[in-house]
Amino acid sequence: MLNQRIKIKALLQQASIGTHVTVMGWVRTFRNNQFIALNDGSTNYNLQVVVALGMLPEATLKRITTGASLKVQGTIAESLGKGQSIELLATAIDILGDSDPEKYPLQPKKHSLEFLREIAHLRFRTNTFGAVFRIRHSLAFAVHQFFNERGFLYLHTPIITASDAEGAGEMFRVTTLPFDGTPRNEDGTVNFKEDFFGKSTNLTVSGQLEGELGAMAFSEIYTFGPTFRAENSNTTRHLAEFWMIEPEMAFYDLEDNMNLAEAFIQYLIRYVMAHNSDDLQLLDRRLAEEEKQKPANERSELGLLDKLNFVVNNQFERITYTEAIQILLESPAYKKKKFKYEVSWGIDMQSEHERYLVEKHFKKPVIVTGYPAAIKAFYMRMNDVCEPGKETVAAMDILAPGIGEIVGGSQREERLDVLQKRMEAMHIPVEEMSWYIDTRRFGTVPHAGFGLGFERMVQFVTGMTNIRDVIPFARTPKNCSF
RNA sequence: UCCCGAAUAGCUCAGUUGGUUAGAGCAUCUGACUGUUAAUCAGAGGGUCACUGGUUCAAGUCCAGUUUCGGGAGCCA
Repeated sequence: MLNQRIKIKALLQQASIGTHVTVMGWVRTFRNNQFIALNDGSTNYNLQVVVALGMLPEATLKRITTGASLKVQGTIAESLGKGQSIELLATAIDILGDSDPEKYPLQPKKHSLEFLREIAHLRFRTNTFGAVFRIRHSLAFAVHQFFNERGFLYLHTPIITASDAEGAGEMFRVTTLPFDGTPRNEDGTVNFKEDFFGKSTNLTVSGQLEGELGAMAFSEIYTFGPTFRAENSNTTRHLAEFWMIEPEMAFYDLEDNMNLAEAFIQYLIRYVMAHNSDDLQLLDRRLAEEEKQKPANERSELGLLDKLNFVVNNQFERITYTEAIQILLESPAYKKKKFKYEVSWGIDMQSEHERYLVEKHFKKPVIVTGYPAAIKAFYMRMNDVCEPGKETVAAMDILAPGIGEIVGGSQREERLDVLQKRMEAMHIPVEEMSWYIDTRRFGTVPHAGFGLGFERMVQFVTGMTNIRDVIPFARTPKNCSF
């Protein structure tokens, strides 16, 4: 049995001087043939292992290299050095796995994030990515805890779907049909009756529609699973495979929806601040270093920890789309013609507009509601009181500094006739969607929900600027390594 | 997909108006030292200058195309 060891996090927190312990981990660096910095991933702090002179044969000493894995037994002692309060005086060291220093790519020095992306299978062993993925774990755990505390049911919506009705982007096809000799109909189109499911199928782009079905029985549900978009997006905030959280609540209106989303985001941040303060501090320092490299006018005003504290302690700004357009039209940026894209009521706001509202005008997260119906999805509830020609829907987007849209949601259209009219107008295949429309036929209720991009949330909390650095193995156009 | 930029040693980068044998720091190896904190000191090895083609007496350097990467835009979460 191997697992009699103490993890380094626990050791640093609670072990007392003189105790004999066993630790296991990976060598970060070996200084002076005497001091091993050992890390086991439980914390970003290393344990300093002291090797007494002459304790190990020369040949064994040479095998203690960066990346090698060790089992160390020893006695905890007060450290004579300055960098740590306690250290482990080794009495026995076993090398579990060698790491050829000529070939091991990680060195005890700074590496660029771009380089580490190419060795994503090893980057977990760095301080930065150790912190990022410990925080990612905490966020995922906090998601479940938040909803569980509120009586939400975790619903597993399908990954493979036959509906392409939502129009949330290009989809990945799922098929077992051969590339050569694809079965054809008489008119030359592909005969999907021969395919595995007997119809055309894809990977899901959203669990929302199925989520609504669950909410119509359990009152409050949430989904948390992988989502796939085959968009050719090459940006710092898009992935082809990402994780999304989609709560769906019966008997909620738009305001209830906003209150939940805001409480949710603040809860997640508070959880990480309470459970990962070491990791956050490391990332805070990392970001501060990075900011120093930038020209003064591009630097952000708040550090990472300041920003998180601010978001937790202040209410999000809530404005309507119409007010947002008004603010943009009255802004100095607009008057000086700084915007590349036109501003007028009815536009789908561009990144530059959203960034102005969030980063320049309000300097905090902003919830925008009441978007024009023409630019939003069919399932969003038509607002009852609208100026003619300016029909709006009960939609809400939460815009976060540096990230842009982090949440998109709405109150859903629960009125059967209104929904059907909207679907027809937007050329949604009503017959194929009869299972969805059934919820409005049998005991329909007002309900609402939203989607939160999990990676964007991890980006926001960790301050990582590229989304590829907050998911273990990123899937992006032309890249599916590991 | 569009715009801009980049690709030189394991990593980070320099390389002048095109001109002899392409450099530095770190890493690695050898030796020294031994309470170090990205240890230090001395020495050594290490290159298809992304790929393909072109211009030229001569290309890491200029031109074209391709690939990949980075930043921005669109789409969105």
